[in-house]
Amino acid sequence: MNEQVYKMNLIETFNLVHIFECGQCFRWNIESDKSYTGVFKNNVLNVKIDGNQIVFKGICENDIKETVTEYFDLKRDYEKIKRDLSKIDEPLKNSIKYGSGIRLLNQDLWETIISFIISANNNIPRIKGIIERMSKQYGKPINWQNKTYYTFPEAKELSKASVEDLRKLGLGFRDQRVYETTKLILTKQVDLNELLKQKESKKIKETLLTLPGVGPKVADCIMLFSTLKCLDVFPVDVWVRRVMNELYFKLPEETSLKREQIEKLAREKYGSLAGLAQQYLFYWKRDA
DNA sequence: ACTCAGGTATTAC
DNA sequence: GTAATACCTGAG
Repeated sequence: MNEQVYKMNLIETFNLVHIFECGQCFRWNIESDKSYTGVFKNNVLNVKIDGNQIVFKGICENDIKETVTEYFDLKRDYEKIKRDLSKIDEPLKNSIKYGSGIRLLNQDLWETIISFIISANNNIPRIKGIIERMSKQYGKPINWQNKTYYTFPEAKELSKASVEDLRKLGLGFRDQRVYETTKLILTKQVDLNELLKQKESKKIKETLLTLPGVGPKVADCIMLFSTLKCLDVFPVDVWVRRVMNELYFKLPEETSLKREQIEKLAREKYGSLAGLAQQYLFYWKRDA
């Protein structure tokens, strides 16, 4: 496959650091020139800000313009979203200013499921390492600019790994969960294509929760960061718990509120855009 | 040696 | 139902 290039004018809501370091993805890495290179589907792409242009370059299975338009969620009006959310309150407004270039990627559903099962009680460097080793072992190679990259393995490819194989890759106690979930998806006991047709986020979540290793937080991340794009979910992790605690409950540090209380407040306050609000707050607080 | 990291599953009141 | 507890791993 040949290299393709696509350039577009830089827009306000597009910042590489904000997009790739906000915790939604694990396979994008910064280069010495501040550009980022990553693998998604059967594509290897480098994204670089060059003056007032965004330059997408790499090996792309289909038309690069269409591919990045979909993947980087370029058709959604983030300026309007930011305007609407900024009206809600001052802290949210500040967090939006801080993460002004965030966009939610449309990532492959299967890859997102496995990645976030691995993320449980884990840290980012280790999560990234595990996913790289998995891809190298079970994915397909793509060569570009004298380097070999590896696609994230499809369910069929990953199903070749035994629980023991997964443990060797460093999955730890998540090995069994990934193994079982892979089987359920491969045999279509959980049909991802059907799930993508489903409209109600409540039903989608119900189905995701049947997968081993998928609890409420991981389910929300999958719904927000994959092509499911349920913008109304509000993943509650340790950082968001902290931020909400401080901003709205004014309780002493590290007081544990129930997930339900936080979700309820988020629904009431942020409504159908709760997921975006979560990202701005998360990115703001975690960096602070 | 010991704590911690984008939680979940299991077991105990 | 709601509250503790165990759980791989490796970096600090």
